[in-house]
Amino acid sequence: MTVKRKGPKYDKIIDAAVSVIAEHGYHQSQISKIAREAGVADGTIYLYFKNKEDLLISLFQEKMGHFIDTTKNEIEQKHSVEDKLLTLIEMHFKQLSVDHELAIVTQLELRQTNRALRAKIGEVLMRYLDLVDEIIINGIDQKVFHPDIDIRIVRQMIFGTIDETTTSWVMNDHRYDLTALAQSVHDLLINGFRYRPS
Amino acid sequence: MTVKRKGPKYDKIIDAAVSVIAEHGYHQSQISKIAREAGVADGTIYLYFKNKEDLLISLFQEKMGHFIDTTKNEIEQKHSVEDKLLTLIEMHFKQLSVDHELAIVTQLELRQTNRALRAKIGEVLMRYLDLVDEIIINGIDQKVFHPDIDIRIVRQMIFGTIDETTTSWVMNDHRYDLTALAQSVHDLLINGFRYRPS
Amino acid sequence: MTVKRKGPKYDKIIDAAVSVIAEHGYHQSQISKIAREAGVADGTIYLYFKNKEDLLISLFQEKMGHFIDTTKNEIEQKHSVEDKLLTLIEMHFKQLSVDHELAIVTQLELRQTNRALRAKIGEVLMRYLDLVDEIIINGIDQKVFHPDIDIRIVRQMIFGTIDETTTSWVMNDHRYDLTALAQSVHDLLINGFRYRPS
Amino acid sequence: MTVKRKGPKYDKIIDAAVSVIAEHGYHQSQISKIAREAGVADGTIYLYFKNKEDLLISLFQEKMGHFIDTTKNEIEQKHSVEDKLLTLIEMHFKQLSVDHELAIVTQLELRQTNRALRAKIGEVLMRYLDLVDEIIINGIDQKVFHPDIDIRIVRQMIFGTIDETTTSWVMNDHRYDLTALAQSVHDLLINGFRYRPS
DNA sequence: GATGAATGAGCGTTCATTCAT
DNA sequence: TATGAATGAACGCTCATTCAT
Repeated sequence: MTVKRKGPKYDKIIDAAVSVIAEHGYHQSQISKIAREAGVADGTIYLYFKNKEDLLISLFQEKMGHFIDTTKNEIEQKHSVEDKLLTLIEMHFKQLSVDHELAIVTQLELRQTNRALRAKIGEVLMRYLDLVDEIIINGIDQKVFHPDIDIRIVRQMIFGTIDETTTSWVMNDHRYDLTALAQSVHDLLINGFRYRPS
Repeated sequence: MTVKRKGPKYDKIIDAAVSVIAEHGYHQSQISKIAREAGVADGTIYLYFKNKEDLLISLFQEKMGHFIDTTKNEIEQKHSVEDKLLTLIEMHFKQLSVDHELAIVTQLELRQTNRALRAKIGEVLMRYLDLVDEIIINGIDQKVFHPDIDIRIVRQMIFGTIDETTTSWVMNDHRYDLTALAQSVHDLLINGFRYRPS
Repeated sequence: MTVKRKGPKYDKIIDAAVSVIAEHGYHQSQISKIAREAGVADGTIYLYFKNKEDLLISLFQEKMGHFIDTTKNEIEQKHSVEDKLLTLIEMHFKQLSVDHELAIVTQLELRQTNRALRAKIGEVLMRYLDLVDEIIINGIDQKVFHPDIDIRIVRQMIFGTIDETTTSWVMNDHRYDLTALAQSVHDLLINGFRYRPS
Repeated sequence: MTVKRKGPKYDKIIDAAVSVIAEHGYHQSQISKIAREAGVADGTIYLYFKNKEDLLISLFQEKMGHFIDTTKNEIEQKHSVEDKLLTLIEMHFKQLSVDHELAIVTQLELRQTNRALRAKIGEVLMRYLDLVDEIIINGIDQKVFHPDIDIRIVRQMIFGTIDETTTSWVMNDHRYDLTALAQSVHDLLINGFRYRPS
């Protein structure tokens, strides 16, 4: 029996899952708890998702899919590579800043999953990393970035820095303004932290 | 009832845990499997560790403790800040390159744990981050690093980049030589990826 | 709320149940699967049957009722007791031979049901056993069967033999011609298997 | 992880399963109920059996294995084929008469199982049917049974009759003495019910 | 009449931990 | 010290049945 992948309850269940996982942690987020939060019966979840893993994957796909689409859109509005990179960072920080629950779920909780689930999550992330790669290649072409840089390493540097910055912010209970750091992160990535007295 | 924190079996159990987790994954690493690998009875593990979480924390403390001590030692041998940073990166890559099992466990498997465990892991990491901070401050003092940089961000940039680079390498089944990347990573961190034609 | 016990959908649902049970087995024959096969909605089944058990009982009553009526009719055409018994066996074998699905359902699948259901099935079978009893009494009266035989045991012998023969045939995937065995079964029942050289 | 297939608890659990199934029926015999009856924890059952199906198969193998061995032994004591057949019937009736619970379980409850389980049960029964075949062949050789009989049909006649007789006795709540019927069943099988006035 | 989305009770199995030996 | 048999709480998932439309 196949499952319905849309309808108001589909979204309601995914949002409930985000809330429950953010509040109780991944391992304390039983189907019954999510169902209760969504205001549906346990069995109803199985009308929309094949199983619990499918729900979590769908959650990530829906939320990150939207996240990536929005980011991509904004980046395309910018013309200079520097603006594009700044926008990538800003959008990342902004979108997680306005949704603390989602930030907790993506930065902390969804990482404690088994290999199979993480593989699926990796597939979704691929699209994000492609976005990063595009900017890097663009930067090289426009002679803004050094022609000899290793794209893979630069990608890991950009993503690793953004991700670590975000995770630290989440682990510090979102105590400071994450978006305010975007410009600094951007400048450090592009210029490094070497002192170059003029 | 307190537990013994040393003796030959203490180490044997920790090493068995690393092996089992690397091979079977965190969620398939039951106490009984670890005990069998270590050549002891299930109950014996509880003579040396308070519970499973304590075993995992101890594992991380022992392995990372040694990892950090060695790194610290090497860094102290270096005089220039640039050499210190390069050494930090090199040691990180080198130590995980020679122990694939440990790399899998620290980069992938031990991250799928609950909040409490990750908090403890964070405490151990603190010592590592202090090491990073020391280098940064040193760099600023010696006017090698820009005086206005935000130490916290730079720390997250360094750690985030190294960590992401290592994780990617592990997820690609250690297919390439990680240590060969140290110099590039180091240069990119310090100089950024901007093109500066002379 | 009472249910309708007739209409085209009533028969359609029963036939669908036979098909589904024969193909997927009793425990894999969910109401939704039967409804799909019958081309009706799940809820529609409950307009014609009180519940799943009622559907199964009705199935047995309809199919076996017809089975018994036909058998009874044929037997009445015969005059000698020996012919009547032979006809009973032949009709049993013939009717299940032409409907493999029904054979599977009555010989194998419908037996894996709970006590309550089997009690109901037993009631239907009663009419069949009465038919057998009639032949036996007839045989005794006509001095064809021994006057001292225990009717109950002979009935169980006749039914047990026919039933076991049929079940074996079904379990062997209807690989041989069941009807061809009727005469032998008949002779063995009446004469036993003792060797009586003349 | 493999399971222990013996020890006092192994037998205790099997006996508890027989009791619970006899009393509550197959579908109402949850593992927790069987464990409670056996005086062990639910998890203990899984130290001795792979899963619930394995427990039921083991139950059948243990009980029927013993049943068949005993029957075989007794038959070998007899010399004439007629005595052997009578002994087969007597032993069947006697062994189920002294253990009403086992009779209920084998005649009624264990038949409501899925195909996989019944296949395993069939394998055990094979040994019993081999015993029957042996007697039949012996009877033909010794010219006690008619040389032209179809062994397969006779086997089904013998087993079908014994089985149906026993099942009827169980369904009538063991209200009469089953063993008293052995001689009649035996005579009817061998001689049939035809009247042969001398 | 007919639909089919929604319900929610029920259960086999795992595994960290204990404790008698 | 060391053992390993025994424990029992916890949970994802199924499916017969209902009822608003």
